[in-house]
Amino acid sequence: MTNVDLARLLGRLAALSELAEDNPFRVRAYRRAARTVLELEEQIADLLERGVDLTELPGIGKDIARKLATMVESGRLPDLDALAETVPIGLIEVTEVQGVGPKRARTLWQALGVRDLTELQRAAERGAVAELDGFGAASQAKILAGIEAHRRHARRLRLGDADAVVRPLLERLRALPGVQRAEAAGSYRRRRETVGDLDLLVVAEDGRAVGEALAAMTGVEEVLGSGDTRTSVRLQGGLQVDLRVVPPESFGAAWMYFTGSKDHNVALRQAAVGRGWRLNEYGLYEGGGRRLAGADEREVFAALELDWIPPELREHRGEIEAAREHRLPALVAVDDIRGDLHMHSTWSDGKNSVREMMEACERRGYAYMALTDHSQALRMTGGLDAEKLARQFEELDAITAERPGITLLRGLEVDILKEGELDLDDAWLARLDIVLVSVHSLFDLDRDRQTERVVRAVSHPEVNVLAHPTGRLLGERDGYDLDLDAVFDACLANGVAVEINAAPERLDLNDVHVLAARHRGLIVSIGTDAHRVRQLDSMRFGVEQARRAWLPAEAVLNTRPLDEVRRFLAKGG
DNA sequence: GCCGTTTTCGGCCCGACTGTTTTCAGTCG
Repeated sequence: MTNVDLARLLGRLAALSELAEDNPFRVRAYRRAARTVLELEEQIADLLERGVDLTELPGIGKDIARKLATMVESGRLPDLDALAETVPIGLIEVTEVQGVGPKRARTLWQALGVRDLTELQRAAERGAVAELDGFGAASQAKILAGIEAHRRHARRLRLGDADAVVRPLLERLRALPGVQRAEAAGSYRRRRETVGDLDLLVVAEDGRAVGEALAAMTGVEEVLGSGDTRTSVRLQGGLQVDLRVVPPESFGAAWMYFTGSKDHNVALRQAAVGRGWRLNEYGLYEGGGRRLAGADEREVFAALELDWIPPELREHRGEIEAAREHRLPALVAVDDIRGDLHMHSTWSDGKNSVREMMEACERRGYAYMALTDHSQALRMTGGLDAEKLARQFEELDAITAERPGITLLRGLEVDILKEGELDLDDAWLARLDIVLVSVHSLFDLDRDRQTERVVRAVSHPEVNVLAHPTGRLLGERDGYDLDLDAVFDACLANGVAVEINAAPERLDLNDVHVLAARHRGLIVSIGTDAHRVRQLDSMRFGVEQARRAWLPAEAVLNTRPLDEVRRFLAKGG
């Protein structure tokens, strides 16, 4: 069982326990443990094999450690199976409907016999829900709409897609009369790879007016609720937007509060409580009620004797301790990037010529770039064989002479073939300045064979970067089954960098994997995999994920000057 | 169920909105 599987089972145990009206603090403990497991760099199964004591992990005590061991051994969680005998497992999805929590789900089950989403829908459609105590016609209608929404919009939005929504929305809010400031918060501000809903924060006197203005904007499909300080709407396409309006003196505290993460906030509050203070979205207050800070984030952090924490780090992964001890890393920034090491041109499946790509990179202020078209195995992309590569080299000779402002590294994204062989002969590999390798076929090999295949590929002496190492496509396809630890070890042993593929549909490696790679001492290369000029701008998505993994600039290959990059590519360190 | 230079027992974050209620529980973030 992978950590994802283990976390899912613990989450279900939490949900069912809650429905069974178990001790709420136990429920919370299960949820916390699930989160710990999900965010762990190493697999629980591996830790157990090495004899590591799981109770060392935050939120995991003797009981949950035992449950984890059982799950790894047997693939089952007996407590969950036992609970499922008494509470229908389908009630979990009932609680996922907007406006239905554990209490109401339990009522629906006990009074109407509702056991899953479909039965809830039937009960609501025949009017039975409205008859229940504590429910009414409005609740019933809301539940029906909620079921519909749940079915349509269960998926989270990719960060790149969210950007396209957020920017114009913020501009329109800023243009409203009385709006002094409008910012995005939530997971969007923390730059998580996907966004479940959108939190916007506005400074204005008249909150109701701003909320009404939002509700009236084009693109708003439904108003979910509105009040003096809060308005929630659902946009066409399904994204839920929660708008909060605060006075200026509370802006910093509110921005922190609504940026989260939830666990980060809880830890911050506890830091305040430890001093006998109180922290909420309006400010930081002394026991007597005197306000200590609130208008500005830095002021609130400072009052708690903490350095300001970049939003990407606010995931309760040790950032508060680091901020207290002044050892937060100086995170890599887009401006640190000196070149893009993964892109395509019309020589394979790119849409722009080499010349256009070079001009575009020069405009972005890069000192160097790597042209990495596909190799021949990818027929549909027009991948290059040795003969075509020879012709490309001739063109590159001419073009590079024209553009002395930027250095073009001659590269190829070489396909990893069935048994880990490379899709280009050694003589030609040696002539390339940079060799990326990646998997584009046989995604379904079993874990051992897939791992062996990739390990063999990165062990070839001419290989420099493992591109999109897991092959996942966000919201579409899981990565191939791979023992990443073994792959990382092989990369480290062979002087190979691992890529953060910055294409917003990939973001591969993800933040957690990068953290693991970095702790091993691996070098990370952030590449856009651009197939057209515009996609070169995806670099920032890759940088953001690197920041979420605590990376400083020096951990990223393409922040280095060209001579150092060349030395790395020559495997000289 | 977890956790502890405040504690090994007794805590565990907190405010807004909704719909139903006629004073508040449930839900959400």
